[in-house]
Amino acid sequence: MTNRREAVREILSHSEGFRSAQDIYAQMRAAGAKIGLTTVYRALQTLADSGQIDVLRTDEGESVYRACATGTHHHHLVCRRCGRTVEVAGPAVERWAEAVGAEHGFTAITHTVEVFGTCPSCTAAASSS
Amino acid sequence: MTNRREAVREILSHSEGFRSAQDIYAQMRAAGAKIGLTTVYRALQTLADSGQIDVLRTDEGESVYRACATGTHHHHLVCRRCGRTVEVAGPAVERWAEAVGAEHGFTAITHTVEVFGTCPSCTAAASSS
DNA sequence: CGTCAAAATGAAAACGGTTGTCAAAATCAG
DNA sequence: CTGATTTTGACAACCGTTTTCATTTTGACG
Repeated sequence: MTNRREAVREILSHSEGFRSAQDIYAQMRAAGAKIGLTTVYRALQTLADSGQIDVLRTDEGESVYRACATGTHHHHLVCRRCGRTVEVAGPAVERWAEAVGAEHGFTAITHTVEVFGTCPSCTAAASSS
Repeated sequence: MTNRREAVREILSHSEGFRSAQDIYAQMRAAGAKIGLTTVYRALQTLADSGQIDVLRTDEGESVYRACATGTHHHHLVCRRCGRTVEVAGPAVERWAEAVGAEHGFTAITHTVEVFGTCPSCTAAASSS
C-alpha cells in the first residue's frame, strides 16, 4: 500500500519548484502510471498533513506543492517567469516578525514570506528579446 | 455611474480587516442595495487594478480584499483569532528581500509578507479560559 | 489456500468561488 | 427624443478541488 503515495512523493522530491496537483497527475499519466486524480489529491493532502511537503496557493487559486529539502523553517525565492525556486533562510525576517508582533502585544507569532523575482537566466532572456 | 463601485469601496474602507467578495455582497444585499454579485466582483477587480485595495488569497482559496489606509507598501499583522489587523511598515524586511534576491542574481524583486499572531485581548481571553 | 473485514482507489458527480455571456437598463451625446 | 455607449445583473460556464460510492486491493486469520 501507499505505493501511490510514495510515487507522488518521488515526483515531488525530484522536482525543482512548486508543482500543482493536476500537473503531477498529468506527468504520472504521461509516464504510464495507472492513477486517478483523486488519489493524487489524497496523497498530497496526506503528505502535507504529516508535514512532509509544503503547500501554498498561487494567485490564481491553485494549490501548489513542494517537497522541501529540510524540515526546518525557511522561505522561498521564486522566479516569476520560469518558477525556479531557491530555498533561503532568513534569520533577519524571523527576528523582524517576532519584534513587530511583540511591539503590538501579539503572541504566538508566525509568518509567511515569499520573495518573487526574475532569475538570472530569465532576466537575460527578457533583455535580449 | 460607478455608483456601485463607490459603494463597494465605502464598505471596504469602513471595514477593519479583510473581507471576501461574497461577504461584501451579502452585506450590501442585507442593507437593501440592489446589486449583483457580478458587479461586486467587477468593482473589486477594478479597485484592485487601480491599486486602491489589496487582494490576497486565503488558504481556502477565497479572495479577500482590504482597503488600506496608505497607498505605500506595507504589511499586515493579523490576529488569528479575531482577525484584527494592524498595518506595519518593515524597512528591515524590504531590505532583506532585496538582499536575498540580489544574492541569487534575481532582479525585479517583490515579496509578500503576512505576520500572524494572537492579539493582546485574545491572548488574555485564551489564558483565562 | 479461502474468507472476510478494513483500507485504498478512481470515475463521476457535487461543490464553491470566480469569470464569461448576453440581453436589458441606465447614461450620455446630439 | 433618438441612437450609441456603458454599466448592470441573472444565469450559465469554468476550474480546481472535494465528496461519494462502488470496486479493488490488502492483510489478518483460520
